[in-house]
Amino acid sequence: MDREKISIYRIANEAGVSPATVSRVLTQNANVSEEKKQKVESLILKYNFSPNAMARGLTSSRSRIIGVLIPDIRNPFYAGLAVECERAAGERDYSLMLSNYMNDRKMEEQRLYKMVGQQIDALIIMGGRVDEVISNEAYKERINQICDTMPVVITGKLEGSNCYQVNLDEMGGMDQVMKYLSSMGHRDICMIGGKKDVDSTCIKRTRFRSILDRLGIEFCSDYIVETGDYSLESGYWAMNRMIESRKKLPTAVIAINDLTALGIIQSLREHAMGIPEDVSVVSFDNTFLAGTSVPRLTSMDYGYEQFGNTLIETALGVLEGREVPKKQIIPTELIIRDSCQKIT
Amino acid sequence: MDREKISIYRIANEAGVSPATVSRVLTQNANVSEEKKQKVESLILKYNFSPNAMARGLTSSRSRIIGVLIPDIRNPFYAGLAVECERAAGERDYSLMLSNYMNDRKMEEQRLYKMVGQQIDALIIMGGRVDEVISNEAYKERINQICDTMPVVITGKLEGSNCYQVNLDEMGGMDQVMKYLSSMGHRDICMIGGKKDVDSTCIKRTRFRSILDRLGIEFCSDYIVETGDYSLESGYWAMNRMIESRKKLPTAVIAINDLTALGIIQSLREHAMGIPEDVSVVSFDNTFLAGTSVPRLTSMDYGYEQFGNTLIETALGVLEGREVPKKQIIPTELIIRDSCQKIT
DNA sequence: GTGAAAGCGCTAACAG
DNA sequence: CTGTTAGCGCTTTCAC
Repeated sequence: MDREKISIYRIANEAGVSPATVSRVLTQNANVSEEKKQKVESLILKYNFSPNAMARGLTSSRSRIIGVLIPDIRNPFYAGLAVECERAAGERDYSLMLSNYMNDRKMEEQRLYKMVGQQIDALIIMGGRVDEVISNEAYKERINQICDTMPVVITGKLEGSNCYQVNLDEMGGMDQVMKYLSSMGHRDICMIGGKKDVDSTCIKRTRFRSILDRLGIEFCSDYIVETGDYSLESGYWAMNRMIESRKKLPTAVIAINDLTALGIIQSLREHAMGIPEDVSVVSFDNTFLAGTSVPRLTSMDYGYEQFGNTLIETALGVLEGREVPKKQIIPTELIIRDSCQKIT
Repeated sequence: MDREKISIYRIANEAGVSPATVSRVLTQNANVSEEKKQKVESLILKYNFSPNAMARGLTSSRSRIIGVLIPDIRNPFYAGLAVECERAAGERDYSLMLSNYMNDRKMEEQRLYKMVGQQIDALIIMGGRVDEVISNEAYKERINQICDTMPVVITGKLEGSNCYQVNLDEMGGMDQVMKYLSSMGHRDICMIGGKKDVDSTCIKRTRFRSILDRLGIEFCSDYIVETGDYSLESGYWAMNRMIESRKKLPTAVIAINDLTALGIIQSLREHAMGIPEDVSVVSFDNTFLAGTSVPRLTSMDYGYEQFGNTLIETALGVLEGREVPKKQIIPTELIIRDSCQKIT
């Protein structure tokens, strides 16, 4: 555990050159005679030497690492998105440092500062506090301080902050869902899942109501079911409650995400209801789950590749001083599978 | 992007104390008078100062970060395990730095060195090259060099390396599966999925064959289907091929993991076969998918909490100089759900 | 081209 | 208790 650490000094010594020269061949941004270069490189290979990133970072060069703060990596939505970011970053020779905060506020901030201290070059924050309907002022202040130091890209809003936003087109998505559903004759539509102070959810719900309005369907508060989270279980229990309490079930259910949809389907099935014969189900996210469930889920796709690219491009764009729009929108597309049916 | 950086010097200056004193209140491992402490802390709060981890790491103190190398975070097995590690680490005030290498050899090593350079305190490597049947000598050498620097814990083997191993009880798991299946009268059992040079897969297969032997069932090479990976698609295509080519289908299928099992089920269903009426399916990993598929999957659980704990405990144990076993085994438990049936 | 030397921000002796 | 003083390993002027 404590063999003599090798440093550029050791290498320099053995190669009979100065540490500066070793540094030069390492960074490749200065000319070194071919002869010395060879010698140094062979030593580097021999010891499998990799320069201490801490020391490097200290001299305030770049770490070529982008930090990504993720609410819950077990959610296929985030896992998939993280992988797309990884790919996009890799193409530009950047690595990602993933940090999971388990949807916990305290942990979120703790991880955030840990990463910031780690000398990441840019920060991407997914979900969480940057996606709250009412932005916390003190939190915003703290984030803005970080914005002074490095590019911060968020998938939510955070009113009045200096972050760059890359948002999903929630409204457009809801429009497509409702258009699809109503084209099939559904008028008794309900929305299940989510937390009311999450901005993306709030937008969906508001849009949902206004479309209902436009369609001349009277809004009934039972149409929107707040579950407080985005899990499979929450969908399951919400649907159970609905079946057990309501006289008339909706003909279509919009799930806040695939996970919740799976729970809804499970509940429906246990109550001997057919999907889509008795109830149609649509959801958001189009994770791999949507294609593998029974029936396969009609779900809203987000163009993850573009999403990942945009997130990374934005971060690096700001970093490199390019002009980058403060807010960008990722389009959505409804992927139609087998979970919806025309009203007969 | 470049407001004057605050450092302990700035804080020290404004507080009228020395940088060392600021450092002392930061690290909390020396006594400071209440008065100065107050002053410093208020400044820290005011500037929302967080010490530069690079500089800290340079002084060779600990970063309290454990690096985790993951093959594919989209696989719920790894996502779940990562979260358990995160929890275990959090309890000891450590953070995780997750790095995904997309099952790519080159990326795996690149990420590895990136993390090592990042001054992580310990390294956990999941799957990948440390889980190859035939360990690559050069790779082993390089890993051993890292072992000299920090604790390295792996979930595979890597013959002759100085890594600490935490392995799943593959053999015990296979025993349970086969005992269960044969107790239900199955004798025509097939194993689908995986890659032959992955050690954990190899162990399962070998055990499978030897149990077949013991049960007096003649081994036929069709009983083991190599797909080369662990994806849903691979299970789907393998089952398709089997159905379309074989006269007699096995009565039971063992899938290498839940994902592959889902693919198998999908194929079976498309061919109008009932599960478990026509074919029983068992799998390994018991991810959340097992509980939500239709039918719900009987799957091998690994005690993820214990797995995560052991991984972290081992890393920190070595780090703190405690005596730690070189190799530990995580027990398995078959979770029985609805995907298997007695032979009638 | 190349070496010497000055930091980067922090911690850890070492004196007081 | 607290300030002073060395570094940690690397990059980067600045001379030569």
